[in-house]
Amino acid sequence: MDNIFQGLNDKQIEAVRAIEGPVLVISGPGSGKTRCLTHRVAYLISQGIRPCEILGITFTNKAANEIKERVYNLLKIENRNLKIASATPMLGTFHSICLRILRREIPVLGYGSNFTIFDSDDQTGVVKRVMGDLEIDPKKFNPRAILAKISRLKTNLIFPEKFEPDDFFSKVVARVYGKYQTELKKMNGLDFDDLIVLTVKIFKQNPDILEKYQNVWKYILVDEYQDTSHDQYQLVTLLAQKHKNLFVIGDDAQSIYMFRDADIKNILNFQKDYPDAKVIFLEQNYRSTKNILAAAQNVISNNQSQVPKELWTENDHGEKILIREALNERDEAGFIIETMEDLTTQGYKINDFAILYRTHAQSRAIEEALITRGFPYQIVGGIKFYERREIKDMLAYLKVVSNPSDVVSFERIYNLPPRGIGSSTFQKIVKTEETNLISAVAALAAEMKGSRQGPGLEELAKLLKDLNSKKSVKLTELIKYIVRKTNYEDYLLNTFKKSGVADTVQDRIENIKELLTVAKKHDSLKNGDGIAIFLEEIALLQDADPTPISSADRHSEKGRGWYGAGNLKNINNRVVLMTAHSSKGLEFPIVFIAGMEEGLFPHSRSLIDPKELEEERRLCYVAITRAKKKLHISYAKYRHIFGSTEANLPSRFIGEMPGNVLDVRTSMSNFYTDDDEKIIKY
DNA sequence: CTGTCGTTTATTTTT
DNA sequence: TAAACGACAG
Repeated sequence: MDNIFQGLNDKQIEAVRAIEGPVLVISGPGSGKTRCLTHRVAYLISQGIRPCEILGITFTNKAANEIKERVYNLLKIENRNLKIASATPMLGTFHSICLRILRREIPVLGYGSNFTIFDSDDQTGVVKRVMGDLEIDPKKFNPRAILAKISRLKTNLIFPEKFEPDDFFSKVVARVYGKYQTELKKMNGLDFDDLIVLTVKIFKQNPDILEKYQNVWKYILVDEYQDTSHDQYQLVTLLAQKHKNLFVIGDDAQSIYMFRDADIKNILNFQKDYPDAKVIFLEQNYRSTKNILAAAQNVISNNQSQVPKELWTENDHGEKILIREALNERDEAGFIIETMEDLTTQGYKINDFAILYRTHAQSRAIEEALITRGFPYQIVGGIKFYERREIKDMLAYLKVVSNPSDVVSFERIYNLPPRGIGSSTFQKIVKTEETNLISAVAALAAEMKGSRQGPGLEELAKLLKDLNSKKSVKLTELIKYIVRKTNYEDYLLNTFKKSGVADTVQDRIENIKELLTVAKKHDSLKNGDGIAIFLEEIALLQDADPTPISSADRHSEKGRGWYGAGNLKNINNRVVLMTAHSSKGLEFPIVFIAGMEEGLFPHSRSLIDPKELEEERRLCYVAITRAKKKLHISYAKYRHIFGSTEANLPSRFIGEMPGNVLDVRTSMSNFYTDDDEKIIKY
């Protein structure tokens, strides 16, 4: 028992012990938020609450896994006899928890329990097809914009029948939205939003079902509450309604996903929702030096709307923050690497460094410099493993096998590799499917019987039939079979041999091997269960990572490759590069923030709207507070952007840091080249 | 149906 | 800059 409170400060202990009733914890960066959460779960269990009565909700799988692991560690210390397997708390993401509920309850909405999850590419595919059917010109109305609006409506629980469009664009959206939703349902597919929204819908329409879950989860914890959207807020509210043992933790100052519909009001209004809520502030920072913390506070104090709080730390003042003006992005990269080399001789290790930037595009110049200098690095984020073409191709085949109604996946594979089937034939198949209410695969078979067809169609039908009959073989065998039967490697060779710019064919084959490694876990499952579970896992695990490759490895290959979204556990002896967004929740001894320019950070698109500007400032706050020991901020006077060179002023955020933590150096390093000289003369 | 060529358009993104 | 998409000729 004593162990549970060991190493916690008074406020943290208060938060851990407040078992009954609603609790709001505002936790500043580096104030031990995860610690607080995990100790609370352990404490609940030590007080005799059954683990299965506890529901912990996070936003990322990473966070969920970390909490899980740490809770188990604590519990082992607390109670060696606890049989964890027999009773574990439910810890997961919003999406994974809803998925579980839906697998059981979704039939009340008329969907089948074996629904598949559509990722954003799939969604765009559906929207485009719907727009085609409705004869809406995709040039006049950007499908992605329409999809974004649909997603926004869904998140706010505005269903197609309830949506009252007021302007011209909304009227178009309304038409697409309704049909989009019907199409999804016809394919027995749910998009990411549906996972949450439909769960809420079921709960609202079926009080008995809701009550069942209310009685299961009597103690609810929500992490990163400032990032919840309206539907997530509704879900939490409904579940907590009966027992009101709701513990939410977050930091309004770190809300950076407003653009994705996170609603900061959820955390700001918590006390209005629950007037008897206990409110606890975690203001002691254990992470950063006084200088770093002061800079962060000064920047964020320029925001109008925020919960007032006073962060403090017992840590040293540390060194002053270094601000560096570079000539251009190459010079900036040179400065970063020069500094890192310098710090390495002072005993810092390569994995002590993180380079943060506002946009992915900025990684390029830095990567090039890192490669030249032989610095191993890893980019976190970017294109995700499961969004890669070759992976999506394989998954599309599996999806068609698993759900023959999945027209979107069928669309991807019907002519892949090219087998002489064109879009008109595809359209015909879809028509047959729609009029006869049969699956795409069945429609294909019907199409065959019709008029004389090319050999391609027959080949495809045979392939799908083959695959279907192999449903119950080991998953890895099935994938290998697909690769073999489609001559996929030849296809890759034919398609990519000339473009040296994209991933090499070898890379892509490696990626498929990586996929096989992941699939292997499910080999033991029988009767095609492996496919469904595998696809589900992938749908909810968008950030999975192939084996990281160092820049040294990469150096030997030509062209730009792509280096996997990050599983930070795998990072050793690498500098990590990532966007400020991806850095949330992480910490590093040395942090570089590159591209601190007006128009880039804050981003030009945010300058018109004060709300968006405040979000940029919070993002800057997040970036600054990642640093433990040293922070380096740089900006470039000139930057190549979309092909042309632009001159930018230093970011206003730099001006918002007080003079006493700054140490500005403006001398140019010796990294600029002839090209740069030309720019100087300009 | 397929490949090529010009046009267009560029944030951030836990799932 | 470069990648993604649509138009069009073969």
